[in-house]
Amino acid sequence: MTARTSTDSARDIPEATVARLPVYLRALVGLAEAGTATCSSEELAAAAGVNSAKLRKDLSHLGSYGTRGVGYDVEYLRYQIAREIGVTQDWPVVIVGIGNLGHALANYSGFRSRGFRVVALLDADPERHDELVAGIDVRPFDDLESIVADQGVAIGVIATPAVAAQAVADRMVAAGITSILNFAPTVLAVPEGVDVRKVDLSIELQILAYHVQRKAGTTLADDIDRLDGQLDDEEVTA
Amino acid sequence: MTARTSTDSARDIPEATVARLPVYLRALVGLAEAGTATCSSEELAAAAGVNSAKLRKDLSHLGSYGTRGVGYDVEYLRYQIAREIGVTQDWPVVIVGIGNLGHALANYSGFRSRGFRVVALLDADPERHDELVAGIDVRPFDDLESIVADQGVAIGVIATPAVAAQAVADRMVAAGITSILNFAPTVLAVPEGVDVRKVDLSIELQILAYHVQRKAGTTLADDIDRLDGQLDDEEVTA
DNA sequence: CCGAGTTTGTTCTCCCGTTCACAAACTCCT
DNA sequence: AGGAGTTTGTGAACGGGAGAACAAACTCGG
Repeated sequence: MTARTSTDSARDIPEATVARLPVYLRALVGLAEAGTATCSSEELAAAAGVNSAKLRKDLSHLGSYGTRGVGYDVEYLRYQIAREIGVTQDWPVVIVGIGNLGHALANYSGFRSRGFRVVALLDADPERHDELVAGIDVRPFDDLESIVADQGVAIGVIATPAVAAQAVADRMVAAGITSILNFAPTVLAVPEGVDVRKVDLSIELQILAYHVQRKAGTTLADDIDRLDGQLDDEEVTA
Repeated sequence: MTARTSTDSARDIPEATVARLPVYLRALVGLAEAGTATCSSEELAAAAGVNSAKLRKDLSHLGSYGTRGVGYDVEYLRYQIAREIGVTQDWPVVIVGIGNLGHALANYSGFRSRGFRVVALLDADPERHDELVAGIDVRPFDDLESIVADQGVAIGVIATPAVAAQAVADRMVAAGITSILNFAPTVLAVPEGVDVRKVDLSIELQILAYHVQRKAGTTLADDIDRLDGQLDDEEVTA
């Protein structure tokens, strides 16, 4: 085992690996609940839906937590990954925009069980204030700064309509939030050092649609579209 | 301009490009609504939040739709991208699992305006049947096969709890659905040729948490965790 | 018509991530 | 103790995508 100082734990883990660590963590929790004490890279990889070589290389970035000829101790590895991600204790999170999606997010039990605690629900609309959602009452958006400061919030979730998203992000950043999960269908501009992850439902569907179209081959509708396209083309370039 | 036959339009567009086309499409819609008739790759790239060289390379995979020295015609390019993705006409979509998230998805207006039409909401729980959500009544999950067959549905959305997701996916595939958008926190096993895209809220937050932890540097809590880790380590490997 | 300015499409190079393949290290059985 | 069987961790080859840089192609003013 390599001794780890407080500095070398900060060495760079590839972004692609970081994105998969939560998947491994969830697979390990599943194995632990099923009563499995030990697992091979092959088993864990199958549970996580990835290649076993990739899994081993990913884990090797964290350290040498397996035993050759044996495999990985499920509980031990689970803890090490949780520690590396930083979800051994809960992160406070604020959700802004309590529409349909905001409701769903507030009620999502997976947050609490996976390292996050929703400390506040905010909405600009006074109609929604003091409404109780998932046991938390909705407060004015203007309370953002005080909540962030009091609770040490670093992560914010934007579930507002697209037009409001940039303004919300600006206020979040000014209040001290450094990481944003954005559900609004907009590209957010944020200063250097602020992380934004975007979840866009329509885009996911559109990517699927492209592949459906590809798999289906050329359909009649496509042919008509293509003809239209060529006509347009001529009009424009002629 | 290269002439396009019906076969060469099926040539391979890199996956990374496919994932960005919907972003460009949305940016173009925004520009069109703002009354812009023409835009340069630099302007469009800024609106989409990407590098202009990357944008030009992406668009070059579709064909030569710009004019050197001028830029791109907004409406024309918008149509070409929509056609390439396949969202010039609406795709029928079924949503399974009408809990909090299912409600939010059913009510999401962005689907309709971006090439998708929710044709059915399904839930296994009889308590929910005939409830009206977003103007569509919730039907039994067992109606899946007939709906898929009647409406020619190729895309399914899974918004059920994790335990039900695999069974739902299996039924979807058997019914003829070839593309699945999965919101349940599970790895789905599907046959070759079926596309699955996964949206996992906890995982997105955990990725953010990792970066917050990195940015914050080593905290006291981390040190305690690390000590714990080393103790565990000794226990296990001793 | 011609030259200066602008913008696209493409080539080239570099880097990150994936996968293969194997040595190192461990267990178990004889 | 020793050899056969397993499984991890990693070096090396490979493929794809990102970005820089430039030639080709267009506009516009004189």
